Amino acid sequence: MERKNKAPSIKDIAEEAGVAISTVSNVINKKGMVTKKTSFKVLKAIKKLGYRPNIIARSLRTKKTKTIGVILQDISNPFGSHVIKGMEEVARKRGYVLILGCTFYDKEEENRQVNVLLSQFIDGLIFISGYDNNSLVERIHKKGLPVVVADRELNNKNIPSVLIDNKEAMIKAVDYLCKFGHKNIGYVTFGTEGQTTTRKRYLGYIEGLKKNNLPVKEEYIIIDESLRLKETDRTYDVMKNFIKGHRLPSAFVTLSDVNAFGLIKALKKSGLRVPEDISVIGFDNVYFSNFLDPLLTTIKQPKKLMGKKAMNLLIDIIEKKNIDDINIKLPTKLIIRDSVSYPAEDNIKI
Amino acid sequence: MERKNKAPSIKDIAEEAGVAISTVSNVINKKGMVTKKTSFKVLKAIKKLGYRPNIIARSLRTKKTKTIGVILQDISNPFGSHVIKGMEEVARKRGYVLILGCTFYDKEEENRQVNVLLSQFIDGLIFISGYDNNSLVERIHKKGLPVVVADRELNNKNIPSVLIDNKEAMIKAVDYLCKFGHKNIGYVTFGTEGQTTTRKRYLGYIEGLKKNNLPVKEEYIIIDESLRLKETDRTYDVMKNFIKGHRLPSAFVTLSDVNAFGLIKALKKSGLRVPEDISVIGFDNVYFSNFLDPLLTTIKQPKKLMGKKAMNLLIDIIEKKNIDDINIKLPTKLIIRDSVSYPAEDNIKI
DNA sequence: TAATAACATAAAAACGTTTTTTTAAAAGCA
DNA sequence: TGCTTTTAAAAAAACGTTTTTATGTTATTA
Repeated sequence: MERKNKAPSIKDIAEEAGVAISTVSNVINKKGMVTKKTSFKVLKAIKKLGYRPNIIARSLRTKKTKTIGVILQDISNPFGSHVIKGMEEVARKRGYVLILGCTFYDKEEENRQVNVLLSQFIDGLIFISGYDNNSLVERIHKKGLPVVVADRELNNKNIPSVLIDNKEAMIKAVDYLCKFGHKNIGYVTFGTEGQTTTRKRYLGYIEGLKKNNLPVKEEYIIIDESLRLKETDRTYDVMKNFIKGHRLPSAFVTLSDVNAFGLIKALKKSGLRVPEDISVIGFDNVYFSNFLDPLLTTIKQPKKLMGKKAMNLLIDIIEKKNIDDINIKLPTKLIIRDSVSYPAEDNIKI
Repeated sequence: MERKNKAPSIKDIAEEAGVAISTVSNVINKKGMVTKKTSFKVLKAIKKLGYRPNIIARSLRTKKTKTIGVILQDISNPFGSHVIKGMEEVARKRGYVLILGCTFYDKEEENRQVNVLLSQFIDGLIFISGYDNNSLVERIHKKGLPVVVADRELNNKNIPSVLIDNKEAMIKAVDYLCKFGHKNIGYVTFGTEGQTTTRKRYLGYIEGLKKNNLPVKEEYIIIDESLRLKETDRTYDVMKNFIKGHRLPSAFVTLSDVNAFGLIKALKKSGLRVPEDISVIGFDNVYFSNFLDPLLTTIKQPKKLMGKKAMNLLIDIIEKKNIDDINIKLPTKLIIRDSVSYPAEDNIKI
C-alpha cells in the first residue's frame, strides 16, 4: 500500500498521458511537431502529477546550467554588495541563477574558487575586483568559458570588461581640491600595486598634482597594506597615529569612502575639524557617505549599474547575442557635499 | 588532423589507463577495492589528461548537488551582507557552493525564487529575514528539503532556526535609556507586523516601557511603511518632517542602525544635538555605527556568526550529523558608545 | 586436490533529460 | 492506384557519472 514519494519524471508523464517520452519533451520545449490534442493530454498529465523538469538532467544533456559564477573579494564591503545586487537582479530577470564566491583578498583562494566553479558547472563567470591575475582570467577565457571582468583593467582588450576610468576620476578629485586653493594634498591608500583600481587611482592622484603644478610630497602619502582588511578601523588606527608627530597637508584624498570614514574619525578625535581644518574627499559614494558628519564629498561610481552591465554583457555573450562593445566604460561623477573647504593656515602640526 | 577539444570524461581515463570505468570511479571516490598498482595507473591517466569529474553528471546520479540556496531580501543591506559573508565562508569550507536569491521585500518574488530553487536543484535552503510566510517554509519543510530559517521566528519549532531574542534585546535598550532617567522615549520603525523582527522589537519597546513604569505614548511612536526600502534616506525625510511641529521625546529607540543614521542626520539638520538634546539608540551594530558622529550606542547582533551557525546547522542536517538543538538562540549585547546621555529639559519642541 | 571464500576488476544498469533516428500513418500527386 | 512526400509520434541513443551485478582470478580450507 506504500507508495514512493518520488518526484515524477518525464517518464511518468509519458505513461500517464499515454505518449512517448520524446513527445513530452517536445511539448515542454515547444519543439518539433505535436498536435493540439496530444499536447493537451501531456499538459494535463503534467498538471496532474505536478511535474517539474529536473534541471540537473537537462543540464547534463544540454551542457547549459543557467548558472553564473561571481567571484569577488568581500561581500560585506558596501561597494561589492551593491555591485552584486545589480548582478543578481539582472541574472534573475534573464532566467539565470547566481552563485557567489568570496576570496577575502587571498590569491590562493581565488585560484581555488575558480577551480571549483570551472568544473563544467557554470555557463559564465564574472570576476570583480580581484587581483591582477591576468593569467588566471586569460586561462579561463582561452578555455572558452564566457567571462567578464568588472572594476578591473586588463591589458588584454579581448576580454570583456565593465569599468570606470579610475585615473580620470581621481584627477577630478584633485582638481576640485585645487580649486579651493589646496597646495598640500595628502593621499591615503592600502597599496598602489596589485589591483588596477588602487594603481590607477594613485596614478590619478599623482597626475592630478602635476596637472595643477603641485609637487608630489612623499611625506603626505600614506600607503599601508594593513588597511586592506578592516578598512575603516585600520585607517582610523593608522591615521590616528600618523597625525601626531607629522606635518599634515591641508587636504586628503582617499582611496575609498571607507578609508575616508576612518580618516575623518581620526582627525576629529585628534581635535581637528573637517573641513575647517582639513578637507577630505572620498571615492565610491557609498550609501553612508551621505550620513556622515560632515556629509562626505566623494567620487560617485555607478556600483549597481556596473553589476547590471556586467551581467547583461556576460549573458549576451553566453547567448551569442550581438554586442557592439565588449569593453564598457561607465561614467563617474564628483558628488559635492560638505567635507571640502578652503585650506586653513598652511601645514598644521599637532 | 583536427581534434575535438572536449573535456575528457571518465571513459577517456578508463581507456587511457586500460581499466574499466567503474574502476576509475572507485579510485576517484576511494571506494571499493583497488590495488595500489591500478590506482596508480588511473591517477597517472587523470593527471595526464587533466581530467575533472563532471559534477552535473555526478549530481544526476547521486541526487546531491552540493549547492545551497539562500533567499534574503536585500544583499546591499549591511546586515544581510554580513550574514551572507558568514554563510559563504562556512559553505565553501565544507565543500558547498552558495546560490543567492534576493526578493527585495516582494512576497511574490519570494515565492518565485523558492520555486526556481526547488526544482530539484539545491541540497538545502536558508531563509533569512523574509516575510512571515509560514506556509511557504512549512511547505518546503514538509517536502523533505532541508531548510533553516535565520533571523525570523516561526511558531513551528520543528523547523530549524537561528535567532536572537529581539524582544529581550529591545528591552535592554529601553532599560539603558531609563537608567539615564529618560521618561519620554520614542520609537521609529517601518512596521510592527509582517516580519517577526519588527514585531518582536516593537513588543520589546512596549514591554520595556511597562517594565520601567512608563506609559506608552502614541505621539512618540513613528511607524512608517515607506522606511522599508531606502531605509536611511527615508528615515531622514520622515523624521525631518516629524521634528517640526511635533513634541519630541528626550530619547529615541530605532528599529535598526540604518534608521538611527537617518534620524540622527535629521536631528542635527534641525539644530538638535545628539546626545545633548536627544539621545538615540540603534539596533544591529552595523560596521558604520562606530564611525558616525556621535558614535552610535546600539544593540549588537552577531551577524556573521548568525550566518555561520545557520549554514553549519543546515549542512549538518543535510549530512545527517547529530544535532543537539535545531533552534539556536544567539546572544545580543548592548554596545555603549556616545549617542545616549541624560535627558535635557523635558519635551523639546521646535 | 577440489570446493569455497576473498579479492580485484569488468560489465551493465541507472539517473532524467534532450536529441537523433526510425517508424507509421496521412496526404499529395501523377 | 501506386509512389513519394509530409507529418506525428515512437524508439533509441547520448550526456558522464555512480552503483549494482557479474566475472574471473587467487588464496584458503578441508
